[in-house]
Amino acid sequence: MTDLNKLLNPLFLKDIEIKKIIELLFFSYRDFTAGPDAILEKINFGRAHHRVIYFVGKQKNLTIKELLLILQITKQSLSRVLNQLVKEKYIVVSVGEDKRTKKLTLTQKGQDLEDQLTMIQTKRIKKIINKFSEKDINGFKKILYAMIEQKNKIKFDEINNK
Amino acid sequence: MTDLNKLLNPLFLKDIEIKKIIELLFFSYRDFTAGPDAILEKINFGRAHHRVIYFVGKQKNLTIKELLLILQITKQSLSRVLNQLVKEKYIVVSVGEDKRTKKLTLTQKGQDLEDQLTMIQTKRIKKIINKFSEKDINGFKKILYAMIEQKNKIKFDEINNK
DNA sequence: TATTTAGGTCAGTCATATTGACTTAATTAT
DNA sequence: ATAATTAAGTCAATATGACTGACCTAAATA
Repeated sequence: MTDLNKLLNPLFLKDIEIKKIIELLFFSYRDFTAGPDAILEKINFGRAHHRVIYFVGKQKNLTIKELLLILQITKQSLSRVLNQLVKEKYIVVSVGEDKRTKKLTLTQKGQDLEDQLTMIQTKRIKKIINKFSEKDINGFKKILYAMIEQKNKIKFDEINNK
Repeated sequence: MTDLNKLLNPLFLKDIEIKKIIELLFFSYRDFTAGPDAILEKINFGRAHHRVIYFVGKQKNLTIKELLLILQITKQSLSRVLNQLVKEKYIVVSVGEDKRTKKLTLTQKGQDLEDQLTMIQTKRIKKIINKFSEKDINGFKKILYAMIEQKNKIKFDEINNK
């Protein structure tokens, strides 16, 4: 296919538009995650710690299994991160009603860090989103949701009590 | 602040909505990047290789420096990935007009892989996006673009000839 | 009682990224 | 013409986040 034909072909133009979306996702997600990194670095934590703190903060009495299902990592991967968070008193572990399970809860220290980290992203998103109409925001959210795999949509709905 | 007060406070409700957006970004981006991984794994490449192939494919005669500016990684990090891609003949390197610089180009093998990887994401996004109205898609793209840091917006515009 | 489930652990490996120090060759500025 | 800057590369050490595989314990369930 020649360059001219490419430009005249409506399907090709669509591909260019899709490629732009791929890049938009790449650049925007990178900048979205960049925020909390500075704070995390100071206390020798990484993004994995942030994610654990985030979901433990979100769901009271989250079990290890539930957390693994959300994060979709192995328990060996979670182990190191979680142990650090427990050792440094950001998270406390208690035994569940089913005594095989463990319940994870943020300490005040953990909650403070969670607030601090999430606030950076919240502030940033708020600032951006307030510039747009309800319709734009709706399109944004609807399409993001549609981009989630079915099984993970269920997970998302679950943790948002839908 | 009590739970009841939280629910009655319009600012708090907004924070819940923002948190949902944070999660939407997390889940959707994860599923968005998951696609090409299976193919990459078979040939012992990772996401970093995909990114290099993507941007080298996008911009003819890209230099090392330009690539580093887009990817925002160190040259030591790029080095390993790029050397593998050159050694396995996905990318060819030639000397630029400024003889200090090097120009990167995809070989046919590289182009084939790029097509294959990008097609997975393109197909997926197309399938999703076709279900939505122009207005929704517009909101989606506008807000994603707004989420990019100013300096990276310039980068995005540059590689999209704006 | 046997099986499954939740959680943990030890060991080894890989991919991606970092910082720091240093080199070479080419271009540009003084 | 010399000095400074730039583009690219390299060596070494380190961190982080992830993986597989094998194995264990204790509790709940079939």
